[in-house]
Amino acid sequence: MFELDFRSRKPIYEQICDKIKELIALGDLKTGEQLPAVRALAKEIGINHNTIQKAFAQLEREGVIISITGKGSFVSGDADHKAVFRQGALEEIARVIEKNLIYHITLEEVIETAAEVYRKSSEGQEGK
Amino acid sequence: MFELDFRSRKPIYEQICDKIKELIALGDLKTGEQLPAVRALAKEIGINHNTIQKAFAQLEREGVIISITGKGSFVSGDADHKAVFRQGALEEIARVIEKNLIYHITLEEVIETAAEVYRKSSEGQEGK
DNA sequence: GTAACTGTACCAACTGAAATAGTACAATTT
DNA sequence: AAATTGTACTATTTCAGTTGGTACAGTTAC
Repeated sequence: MFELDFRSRKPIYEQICDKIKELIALGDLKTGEQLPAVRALAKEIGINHNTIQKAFAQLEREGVIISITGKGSFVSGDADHKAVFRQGALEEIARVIEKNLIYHITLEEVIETAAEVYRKSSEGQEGK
Repeated sequence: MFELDFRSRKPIYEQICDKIKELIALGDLKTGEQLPAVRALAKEIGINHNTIQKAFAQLEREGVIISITGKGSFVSGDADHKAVFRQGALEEIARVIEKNLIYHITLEEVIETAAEVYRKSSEGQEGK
């Protein structure tokens, strides 16, 4: 269920947050669906349960999941997750472009770069 | 000369690397020009000289500057820094777009996002 | 030549965030 | 009742980043 990079600068608990959001965005985790138990997931990944707990607490703060003592953790249902994640993705892209404006890249170059990404992406998925 | 974020997740020495590259990209530091001395810059910013040293060592590894014991550190002259930095900027943008493809954003959305960034940017510089 | 400046190289110590380990408790399910 | 759930708390470890201090080699200026 998870592939983590233990050497990354990004903390494990944040990587877990990202992965969960990813699964939701992909539809692999649907609204209301139950997530793996804290301890079970920790054992599966091979990390401490406190780290999972930290990730889940974060996700709950963000409104992505809802955790109930004794029952479990579930994908929150009060928001269109996909739309929110898409918005967040676009905002991240905007931030990176903005940060790199100092290098005087043009809008045309950015568009060409983006188009190239999509070109390569569709190549890798032909016939899918 | 520098504005650093001491609360950032990004280490200070990396922020310094970025700033130096930025100054070169902006033309404020030209090829062959001498950089501030390690200790002087450390004192000015208010950090330890070892941190500056770490940043300069990194920049030399990247070929951005050349340091000579006894003389000082200078902007390297064997490359077109601006072109290199622009290329790096575009690559970073490409990476972020690629990473966010999982959220099924479209090329049109990315282009619109980029255009918006440039629109806001030019607004803030009218008459410049 | 020597004093003052350069970059460089150590090393010991501190700091803070992240992660671990272990235990405990409350709520729910079976 | 037993097992499972999320949650809480403390102590400990780990590691990168940073600091502080010292030392040395090469260059510049007097």
